[in-house]
Amino acid sequence: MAAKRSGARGKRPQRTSETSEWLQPLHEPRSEPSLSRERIVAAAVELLDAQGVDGLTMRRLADRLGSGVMSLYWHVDNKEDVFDLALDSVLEYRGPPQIAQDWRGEVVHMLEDWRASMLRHPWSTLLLPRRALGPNILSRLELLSKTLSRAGVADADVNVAIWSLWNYVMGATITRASFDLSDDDRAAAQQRLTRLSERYPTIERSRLLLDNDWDGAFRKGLGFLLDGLSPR
Amino acid sequence: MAAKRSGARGKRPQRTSETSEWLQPLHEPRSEPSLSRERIVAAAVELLDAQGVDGLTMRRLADRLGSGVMSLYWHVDNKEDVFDLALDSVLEYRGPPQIAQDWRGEVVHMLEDWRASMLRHPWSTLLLPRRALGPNILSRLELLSKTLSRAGVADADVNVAIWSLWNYVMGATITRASFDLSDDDRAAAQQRLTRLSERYPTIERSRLLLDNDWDGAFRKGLGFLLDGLSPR
DNA sequence: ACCTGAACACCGTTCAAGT
DNA sequence: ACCTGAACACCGTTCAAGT
Repeated sequence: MAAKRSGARGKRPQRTSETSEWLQPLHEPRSEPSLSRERIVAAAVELLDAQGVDGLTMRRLADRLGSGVMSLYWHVDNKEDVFDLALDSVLEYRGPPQIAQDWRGEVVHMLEDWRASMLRHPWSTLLLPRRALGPNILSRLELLSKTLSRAGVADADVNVAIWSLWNYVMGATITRASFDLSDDDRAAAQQRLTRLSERYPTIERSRLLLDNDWDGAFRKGLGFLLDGLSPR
Repeated sequence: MAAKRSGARGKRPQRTSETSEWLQPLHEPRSEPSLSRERIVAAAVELLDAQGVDGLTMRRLADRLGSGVMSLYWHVDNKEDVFDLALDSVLEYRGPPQIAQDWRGEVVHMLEDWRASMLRHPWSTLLLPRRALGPNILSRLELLSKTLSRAGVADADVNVAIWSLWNYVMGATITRASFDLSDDDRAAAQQRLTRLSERYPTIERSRLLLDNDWDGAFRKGLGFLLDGLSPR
């Protein structure tokens, strides 16, 4: 997850992605929505949900919006930009469910929600390693940071704590999504490992690749990490 | 990391990637190496090192090997196959440095080597979420599994332990690689976050995105995790 | 058994132009 | 300010054919 090609958009419309949500054009509500950054991103997410990462094409995206391909480029820098926006748009956080939780419960909720948001859109786990940090991701990091500080984690340790949690959650989410095989693939994977069992006896015996309790494993490992990170 | 499109190769040469390393054609050492699976993979890794993921093209790969594009397809199923093979080829493990370490030292060595191997070829971190589990990855998992068992981790807990470690290491490696910005990008990222400091005061103040001690943070977080996973 | 070129059905993006 | 079509320089892969 990176700040590659950071915020400054190169081209015409100087409304950056950070401000566009606030400054709606209140004048002249055009009858037909026409093209807009928001519509493009929404259509991109739909397309990604339906067809996966390789299914997103500028031409297909334009088709879905009923516009010419090149019209998109007025609102968006290029395809990379579309990916950045689609990824971040899927990561909005609505906040913890109720007031007054212990900090640990809050953190667990935030991270489980993070994982769940991405698993709802499996393509997001493929995009993550290449994309910039959008406002929604930064907000989540900000909130996490605040929660840990308030919990009493020393300033010097907060960054290590955040990155440890981030690493764990992202690794778990990416792995989970890529193991979400169709039944066919699942069977093939098992068969393959059995065929190779002389070479990999231990993981074959433990059925490592067939272990299904992803949610439980996620929670357990997260628990270990939080034990280590907790202020003494 | 997935077993998507698992082992069984669809096409002609029935030497699968699992056996090809052992059965070398000892007869008739052809003068000019001609094309081979191994040469193709080696060239692919070179190309990926030089040009990144988007730089790998079947046409460019053929050029580099001095062959026609379609010749590659005799040895390789398709581009996906090339990616699978390139990723796994970079993940060979030579084993721990000396005999007689404690199990924890062994595990730390294995996981730091894993991370280092991938960071030597940053494109591998982009490939990881989409690719199948090759023999080298499976060997590493096998060894890790054996080490943990020998250390006394209960059978019922080994899988959770492995996946927790895997998740952490993969998340850390992917994140590390994608934050390995050029100096320009780094400056731009800092500037951007400062510009937005009203919105993200906590992570701006802690300089989360500029924290440079990746290796230290990795080791620290790994320590926490191992504390949690250690047999009581 | 291994290699090849032509051809097909796509891509993302530049550019010059329209309104 | 916003949208467009034609054109360019690419892609991966099928196929029918060569040796």
